[in-house]
Amino acid sequence: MGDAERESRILDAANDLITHYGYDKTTVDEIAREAGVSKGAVYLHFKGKEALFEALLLRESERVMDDMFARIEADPEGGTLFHVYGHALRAAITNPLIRALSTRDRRVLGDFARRFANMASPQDGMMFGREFIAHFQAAGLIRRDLSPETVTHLLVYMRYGFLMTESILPPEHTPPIDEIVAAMADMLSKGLAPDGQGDSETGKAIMRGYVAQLRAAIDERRGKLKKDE
Amino acid sequence: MGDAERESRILDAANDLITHYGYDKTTVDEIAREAGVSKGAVYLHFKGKEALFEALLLRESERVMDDMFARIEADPEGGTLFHVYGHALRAAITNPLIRALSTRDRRVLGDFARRFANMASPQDGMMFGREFIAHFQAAGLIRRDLSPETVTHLLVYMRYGFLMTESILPPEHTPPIDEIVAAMADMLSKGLAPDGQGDSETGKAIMRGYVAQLRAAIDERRGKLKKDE
DNA sequence: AGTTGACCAGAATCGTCAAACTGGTCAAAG
DNA sequence: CTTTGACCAGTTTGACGATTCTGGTCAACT
Repeated sequence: MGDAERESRILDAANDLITHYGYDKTTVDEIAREAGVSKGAVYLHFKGKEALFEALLLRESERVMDDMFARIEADPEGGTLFHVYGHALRAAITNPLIRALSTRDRRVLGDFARRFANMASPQDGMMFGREFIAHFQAAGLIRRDLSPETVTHLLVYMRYGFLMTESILPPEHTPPIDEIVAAMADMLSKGLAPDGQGDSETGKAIMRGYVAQLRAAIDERRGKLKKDE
Repeated sequence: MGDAERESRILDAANDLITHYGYDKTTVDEIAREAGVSKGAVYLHFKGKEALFEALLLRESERVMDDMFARIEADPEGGTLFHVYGHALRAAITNPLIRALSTRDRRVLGDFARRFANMASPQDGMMFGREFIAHFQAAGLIRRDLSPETVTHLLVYMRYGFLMTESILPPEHTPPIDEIVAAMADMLSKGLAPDGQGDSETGKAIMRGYVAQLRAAIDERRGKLKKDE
């Protein structure tokens, strides 16, 4: 078993246990056992429990980002902000840990919840923040008569509500995810896009730049994690 | 001091204390003192602490509803669903207790949080629920190609995010409430309204009916409260 | 008759302390 | 050189009784 594969197994185990029992109630011992290695081995790969968790968040963030990006590239109209938005939501809701992170679910994050009050995760902070929206506006993919801050707020509201669906609306009346996302994207494109919708390829180009930027941010954090070891 | 006025003072005191310290940490003794009456007097008006709180919720719900209704009637275009929606949000965010109720804020609701898992409040349950939306669709105020459930979800998402603003977005970048609500209403009207927007007066008529229905529901609950005494 | 506040039983809180557990280390085994 | 798991120090948990607090009542007072 290679080094990278073992690290990956440890992260898999941590992911399963933490999304199920929460950060606080998951012990390093359990993670090691679930991963089929000894506890010492865990400390060979990570500085400590916190660093392990952070590494896990980075990995899952990257996965969600890759997932989103793949969906965008595969979709002819994927570069429109509202398709971008839809693909981002689909990717995010699929990943339990990222969902917990985005909704600041204390049952999963435990003590870490406080840490995220200050430090926004790459996912959250950069994805639909002011700069991001301004960029899309400049490229003619969003109406320019709205301030970027306002657009950001609207998009974050919907994203938050969407990821909270299970908690706030009775599941028996919830339509399929695809139907909701489709309606959302459609509504947004009619409500926030300029006449003519803007050019999808331009949007894709922007997204490639952003994904690269996000990836760089993630790698930088990874580097810091390693250096602290 | 009349009987009704004293009851009102007790509710005022309870409102102040509970929105500030939360249900659990507010004692009947403090409520009585704040209201300038004895503890016994509180029990003359209400069966117990729970009944007092429920009465408070009913009063505040009714106030928010009245507020919303007044805004709608005063607005020439107030009958459009999206103006209705905007007025409902403005009214709701103004009232701390209703905001806490709508966001299921445990710090304020305390033990009561659980009770609302099953029993939806009139405000929440009826306001933008399936039936309500279906009604507006039938009246030609919302596109008919979307299922009422889907529309409900979209609206609830935005409402939830909007009422959570303070908790999820840094206040320094938050535009004025009016700007956000205006953008939201505009976006919704472009995205979810049929061509031609529909007739505002029709919407107002529907709203009058709904408000009457809500008021009846509130009065019924009030009656049950009194009966249990 | 209408109000009050002292009073009560049960619940929550505090303080304590021993047992169990947890993150982290490292000598020893492989 | 890599990996392990017994081990350690510090923390958390839980049981316990003492003490305070809280919702609710009711005899006494106005």
